[in-house]
Amino acid sequence: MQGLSSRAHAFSVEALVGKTIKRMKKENGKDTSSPGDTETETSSVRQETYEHDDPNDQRRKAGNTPRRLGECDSEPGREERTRTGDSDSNPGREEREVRVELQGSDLWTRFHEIGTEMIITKAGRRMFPSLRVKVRNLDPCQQYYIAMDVLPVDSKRYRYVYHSSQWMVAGNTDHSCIAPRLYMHPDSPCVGETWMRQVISFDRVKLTNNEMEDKGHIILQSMHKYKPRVHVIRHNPRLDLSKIPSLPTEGMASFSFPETEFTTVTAYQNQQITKLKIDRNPFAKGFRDPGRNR
Amino acid sequence: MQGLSSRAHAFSVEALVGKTIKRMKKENGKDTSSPGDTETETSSVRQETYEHDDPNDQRRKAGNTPRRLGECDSEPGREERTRTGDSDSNPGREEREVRVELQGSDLWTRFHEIGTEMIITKAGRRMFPSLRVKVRNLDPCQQYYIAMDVLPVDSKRYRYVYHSSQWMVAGNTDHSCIAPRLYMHPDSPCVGETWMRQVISFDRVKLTNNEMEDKGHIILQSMHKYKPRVHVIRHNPRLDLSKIPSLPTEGMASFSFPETEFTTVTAYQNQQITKLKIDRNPFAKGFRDPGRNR
DNA sequence: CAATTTCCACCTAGGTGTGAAACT
DNA sequence: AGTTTCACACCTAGGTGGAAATTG
Repeated sequence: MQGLSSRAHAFSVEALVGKTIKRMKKENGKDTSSPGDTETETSSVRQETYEHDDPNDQRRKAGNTPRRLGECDSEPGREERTRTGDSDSNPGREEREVRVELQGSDLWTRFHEIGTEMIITKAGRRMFPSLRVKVRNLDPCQQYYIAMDVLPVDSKRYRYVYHSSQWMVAGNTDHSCIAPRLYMHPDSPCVGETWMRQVISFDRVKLTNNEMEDKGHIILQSMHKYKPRVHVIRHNPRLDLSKIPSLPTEGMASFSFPETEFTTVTAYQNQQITKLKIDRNPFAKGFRDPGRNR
Repeated sequence: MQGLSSRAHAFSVEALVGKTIKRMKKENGKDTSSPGDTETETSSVRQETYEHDDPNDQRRKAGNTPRRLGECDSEPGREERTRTGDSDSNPGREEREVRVELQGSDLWTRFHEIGTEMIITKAGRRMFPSLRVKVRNLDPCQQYYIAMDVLPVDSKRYRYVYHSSQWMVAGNTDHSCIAPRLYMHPDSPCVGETWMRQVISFDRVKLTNNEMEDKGHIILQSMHKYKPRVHVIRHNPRLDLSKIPSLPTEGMASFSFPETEFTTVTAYQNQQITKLKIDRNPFAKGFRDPGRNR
């Protein structure tokens, strides 16, 4: 059996389709699992649809939104949703809305009850907990980008008062003109079927206070309140994303979860937060006190 | 400055185009750098074009190929190339051929001169050196998949004879019907501009002797000779790769490099190989003898 | 006997909070 | 005084070849 030419090689076409590529990515980069954070409770979804979300008509939408971004929704397990117009949908059609469920919402809620703090550093610091979601009702064959960003909750600077264990407003802040950075999930773009089959984890995203950061980390100001947001963006092959001046106004849906709100710090303020982080983040195991429980 | 709605968020569209996505991937997964292997010497390219490479006409192509896969080309720095027909190219057109350069060819050559061995294990073992290439002459705006696989060089089983420090043929092998697995580069698909700007590294690929392996590792037989191969596959949006029975016969080019040939082992046979691996692979630093030089 | 498997010490690589020092 | 930075010990996660045990 000599002279095996390249033609003798029967390609595995499966290896070319999305699911296998992404399976390999998962294997390579562990993109879909968050270590030590295996809780499975989810937030349910509430839908608010806007048939056409004109970027120039900001007030209309804000006025229509019962839960405007920037207001804290204290009802845990509920998702805030913003959906842009879908060009090929119409009122008579039975197309189901894209749904996004927060994974590990119970852990998020435990932090939220205390007052979640996230450390930001010059080099960039991961979030803990990390943002992990499941997506439903995508078109299995359609390609999507999935991304996240972090929005300011208000324009206040905060200060932690130790003796009362409370965060107090310490002044106003101009958020200046720093456009929030978008963190594209590394599996993007990918077909809906693949996105829906896995937990989509943003555990690699890093937060920084360095405005000159150039590695794609999310830039935030310390001592401010923020809330992460997830975007599901339908890929339009006719539309080259690199050639348009702003994000598409069609085929895009955005989601956020009240219990994921946090305050940025450069050092933890509330010791209960420190304890919970040490308890739950496997990388902080070295600080766990064996003589402590729960 | 209250009531910052989601519309106040000016998206960074750059974050949606390929270059930024892949930059993030690089940052996250370190896909494009191989630790401790920073040599920059490259192999040059020789082109052999086939206007239509019919998968059923195996002999024609083999007959036309001066350097058929399976024959060892002892000229270092030369690349073997197989290019399938390109539907929208014609003889009068000035379209330049895709070129692929091997990175770190000097290190590969040092191993090759001794007789490269690669360990394979049940769980999967990385290659060292890893396959790293640069690609030229892609269409900057066109999307491509880039993948690798590993082809048997012949159908012989080999045995290492210690007293003569040589590999000897020990028998024939039926390579049976195990279709070679394709390892898709985790950045795929991606536009040509991005592929060309970076070193494309396959350092995450793993070799295994476990035929039941299910995590996408490349399955090989021990004590056999193989040569890795790189594929550049032009993405055709009209053609859904998941819906066709075999790889496209158009818009695909394959490349291999003689100095990357290796013999699979479950334990190193030639001690010179062991020494060179320990010397050059940072993960084997623990075995370096400080009292040794060169 | 040759080949393979398994466990291991020793690395790389990088994610934690700490506590002292520096900054403002 | 409040906030930020830095080096550090201590982790997770996983890639090395060695050596002994196991396989056929």
